[in-house]
Amino acid sequence: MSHMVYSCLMAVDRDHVLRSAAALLTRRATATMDEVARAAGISRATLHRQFAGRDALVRALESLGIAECEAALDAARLDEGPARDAVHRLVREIEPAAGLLAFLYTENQLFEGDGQNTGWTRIDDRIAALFRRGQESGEFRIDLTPAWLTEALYGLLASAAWAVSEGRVAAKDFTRMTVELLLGGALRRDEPRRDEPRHDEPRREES
Amino acid sequence: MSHMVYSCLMAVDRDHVLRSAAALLTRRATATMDEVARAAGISRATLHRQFAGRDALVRALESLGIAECEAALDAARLDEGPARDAVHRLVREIEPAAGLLAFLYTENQLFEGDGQNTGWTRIDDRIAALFRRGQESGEFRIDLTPAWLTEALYGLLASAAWAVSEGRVAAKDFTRMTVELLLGGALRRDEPRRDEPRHDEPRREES
DNA sequence: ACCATGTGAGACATCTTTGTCTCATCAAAG
DNA sequence: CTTTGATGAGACAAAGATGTCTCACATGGT
Repeated sequence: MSHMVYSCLMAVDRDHVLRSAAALLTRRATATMDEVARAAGISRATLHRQFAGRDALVRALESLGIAECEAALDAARLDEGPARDAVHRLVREIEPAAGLLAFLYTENQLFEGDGQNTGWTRIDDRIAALFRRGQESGEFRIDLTPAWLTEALYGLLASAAWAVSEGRVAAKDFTRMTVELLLGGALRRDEPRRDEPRHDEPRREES
Repeated sequence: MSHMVYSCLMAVDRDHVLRSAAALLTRRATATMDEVARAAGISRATLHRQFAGRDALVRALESLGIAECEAALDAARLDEGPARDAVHRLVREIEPAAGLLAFLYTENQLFEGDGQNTGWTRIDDRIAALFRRGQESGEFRIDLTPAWLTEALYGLLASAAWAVSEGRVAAKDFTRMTVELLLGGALRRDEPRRDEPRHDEPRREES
């Protein structure tokens, strides 16, 4: 009967170790297995018992990132409502995983092998499809390709995660900053009149 | 005297080695000194004669990146004309260095030491000042902080460099894609012709 | 022809990280 | 209490990267 307890504890520990490793490797991508172990509060031996090696750890992190991305994509219901709202939901859902994404995004080593590649392309396709839907519905401009918008979303997520971790941006502004820049850009949308208290919200014409 | 020829050739070789190293390390940040040497067409011994070690090489790359950034900032004349045009000039000037920037951006190892830090903060300040100027002139929206706009510019440059190197975006579209997204965002700016009434755009009174 | 200098090739020791091992300890289930 | 199993600590060798060295070769100036 200890098997149930065993596997349960293992799963919890495994997840905790993965989270800790993600948090550490996001900051220092070259961290040692020993550092990863200490960051997770376990010994290097136990770390090795759960993940055969550094390669397996990174692969597991990649799987975790893919799973969280897909979960965020599902939770965001990209097919419902206006595309811009779907983008907003997507960024909000994916925010907790942004740090991990940023790490995996720079771990170009993964793209040499072919293993997990299909997982990412599936995610890419779903996001690109969202942008394409927005273009076809007339919400998004058509002179920026869905592939570029997808790439830009990744870049902005990574930048935002980095900026938050560095304290340059408040954590509570993560979603708003990312979505507003991705969708609206830096330019003001109304005529540069006086310094009217223009805020981020698209207001109805208040003549 | 041979001294002139000597120093001249050394400088040329040094620059060539740095460019090659930047191009390689952009793709694989963990490349070996031996790989760097082969990529530059020289032997590991010669590489080590020019750069005392990997640390010195990365430091030199950081100096090169700072120098190219500052050169781009100067060439872009950020103080002249509309801020949006200045942003366009900046991206165009900085494009050749985007790959190197992307590498240095992820080399968080550099930020642990304090050495070159002032160089980057100077660059950050100049770019942030540009965005602030655009906000004060009414061109840019004020609900996105200059610090975040600066960070987003870095992220988009890195994303664009990566997307180009992966073939997902045409190299000739680099500047346009980056600037258009950073300034204009993904949303359409004109009023909705067909389709149902828009809910997203802050439109001017559609007569 | 002679020498100087940069270069490539390779040997070598060193250091770090990794992967595997053993052993003592501790907690929980029986 | 006993037993089972996970854990931590540490030793150990293997692998890889780095830094340093020597030596042979080529080039270019004297």
